[in-house]
Amino acid sequence: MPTMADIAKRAGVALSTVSHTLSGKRPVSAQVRQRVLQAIAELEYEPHAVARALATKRTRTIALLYPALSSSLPEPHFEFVSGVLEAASLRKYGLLLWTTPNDDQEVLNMIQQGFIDGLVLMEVRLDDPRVTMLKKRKYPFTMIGHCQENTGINFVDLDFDYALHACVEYLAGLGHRHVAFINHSPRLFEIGMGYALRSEEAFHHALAQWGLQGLTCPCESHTQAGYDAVNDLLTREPSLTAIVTSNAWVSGGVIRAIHDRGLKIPQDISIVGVLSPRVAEMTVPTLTTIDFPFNKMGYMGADMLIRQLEGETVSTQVLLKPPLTIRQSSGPARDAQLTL
Amino acid sequence: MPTMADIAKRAGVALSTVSHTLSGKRPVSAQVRQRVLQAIAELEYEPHAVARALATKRTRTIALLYPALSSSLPEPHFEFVSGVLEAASLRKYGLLLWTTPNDDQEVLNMIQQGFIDGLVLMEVRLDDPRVTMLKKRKYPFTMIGHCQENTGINFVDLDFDYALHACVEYLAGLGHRHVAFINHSPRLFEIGMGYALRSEEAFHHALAQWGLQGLTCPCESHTQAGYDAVNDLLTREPSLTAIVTSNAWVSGGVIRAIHDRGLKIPQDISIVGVLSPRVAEMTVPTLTTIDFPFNKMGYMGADMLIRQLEGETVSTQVLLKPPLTIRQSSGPARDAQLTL
DNA sequence: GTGAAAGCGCTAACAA
DNA sequence: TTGTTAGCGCTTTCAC
Repeated sequence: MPTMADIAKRAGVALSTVSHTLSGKRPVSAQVRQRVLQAIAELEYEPHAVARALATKRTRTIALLYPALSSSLPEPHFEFVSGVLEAASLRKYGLLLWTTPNDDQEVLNMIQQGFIDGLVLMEVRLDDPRVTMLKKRKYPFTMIGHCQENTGINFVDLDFDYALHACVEYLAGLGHRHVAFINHSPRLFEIGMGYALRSEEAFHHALAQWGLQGLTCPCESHTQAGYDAVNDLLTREPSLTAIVTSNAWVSGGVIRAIHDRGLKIPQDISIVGVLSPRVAEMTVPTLTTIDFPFNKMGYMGADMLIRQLEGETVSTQVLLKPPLTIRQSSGPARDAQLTL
Repeated sequence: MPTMADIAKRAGVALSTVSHTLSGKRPVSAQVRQRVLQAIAELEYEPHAVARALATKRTRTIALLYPALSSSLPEPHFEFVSGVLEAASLRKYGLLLWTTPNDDQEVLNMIQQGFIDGLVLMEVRLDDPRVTMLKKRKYPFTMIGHCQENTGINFVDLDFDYALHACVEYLAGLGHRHVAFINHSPRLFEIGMGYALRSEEAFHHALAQWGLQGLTCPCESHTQAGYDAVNDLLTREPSLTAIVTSNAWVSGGVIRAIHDRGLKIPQDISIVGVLSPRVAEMTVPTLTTIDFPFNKMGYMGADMLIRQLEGETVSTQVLLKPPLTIRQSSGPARDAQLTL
């Protein structure tokens, strides 16, 4: 692999001249530029990014701190990644994917010292140790999600309060009186995962506001758990006519359980989700959802970070309120006539 | 941020001693080691990975060359990524996600010169320009998928020949005589994407071998396209009793189309897929599939690469033959009695 | 067992 | 407009 010195020698110029024709940070005569460019072409020279990074202290690489791939937590939402990747690529940044193996953040975080310019966090807890540490070290980062305390931190999140209210309002409008919410796994509550807790609270608020009866249950992230949850809910509350969920992995099980009990969707039970449209379109029937803008959130998270790194001192805290898309899984409550 | 020099000064030793107590590449007396370690702790020193990389020519980072996120190609399989990430993390490698924007591989590939030790390719074409280039430059890489010509390249792939044969054999055994195959988007055929072409060919082979009637159609990767494909197929061949697909994004549409025509799954039409079990479990009914081992393939691809980088001169070309898992979407052909 | 010093390939003063 | 040179923070010879 040729180095800059090789180019300089071949073009008969100083090393710094090569550097400057490449960076354009100082004028170079057409003649010299020509010779340098030719030497570069002939030797198929490519600048060594690591050496450049050492000299400039910038790598043009950001990392997405991807949650542990352990079995104790549900597989997080991959759809964020494509958004992050898109934003990074567009601005010519590299994207490093990281995992936090054992909650031993300190270690892993700094193990790549100098390799990345900033960090995008996802699966953020209300009180997130990573955030505490990053703030302390003044390390540049943004979040997909948000904490309890967010002063000075740029983030993008779904407005779960809005989302659950929208779902409940919609169902109330259809005459539903008894609605259930299938939330995420208990483990997520234990560790204070923002979206799980906020959804739960918002659902209860919304119920109260619309004067509905409701019940909730946590649920592991796989179809069988969704299946079991439905059976559990219908046993606890036989007059249930609607189910809300924000857990993508369980939706298949929910539909199947309803079928297996001889009930029809949406005639007997309506389903409304806070889910990716992609998942919503995959099931039969398709699901009415607040369209979870994974890709957009990933994109914004990364874009905000890069702006931050490039010196734009933007301060942005975004709560997205995507629309409710009505599909096949929802309709008037079966007992709507009676209760009106 | 403290550097090694700071540690050396504080511990009252030479810089090289600090380096060696860290790397263990030369004996250090207990006393000195103690002092160094203490200084490191006190200053919260973390080695600077970029500097180390420049000195050692190794970054302990690999990249996954993720296909373009353009709209002209279907969104590739994210599930590979988690497998790759798992393998990398386990061996303490970083994972960089890359995109190839405009087929202008040369550019992007070398733009990060020195930042990564090796590459994992996915969405491999039978005659892939990236492979040509990497071979020429003797750049370390492995593939998830494989080309026409693979001498000297380590790869892992699904055995599509086996997979399609297994599907057809299974259906033949259930008395199906007329079976269709919904493949990937036409664009993938145009560019010679391995799995699309191999599946197509294998399906035809299998039909011939079992003496079945069949037809195939390419299909864009979204549910509506799947819906349309089914209607198209059933118009072309009304006596169809089974559909095979390897396109995860269309499965929802396939099921819905069958429903909407007043047909029952599996009584009237059986569906068999070459899909991720995760997708197969999500639909109602659940789908009988050759369980596509995305995660495993990602893991193996990365693991092979890392072994290669660490000097193990393994030569591995793996074709996986995962089992057929029978779920709810398949059963005896409706006209089985007649044809037997 | 430890220290001194020469790189790794680049950027960016500082000179000319 | 161009050349010279001192770092960036580490690893690794080569001496002692």
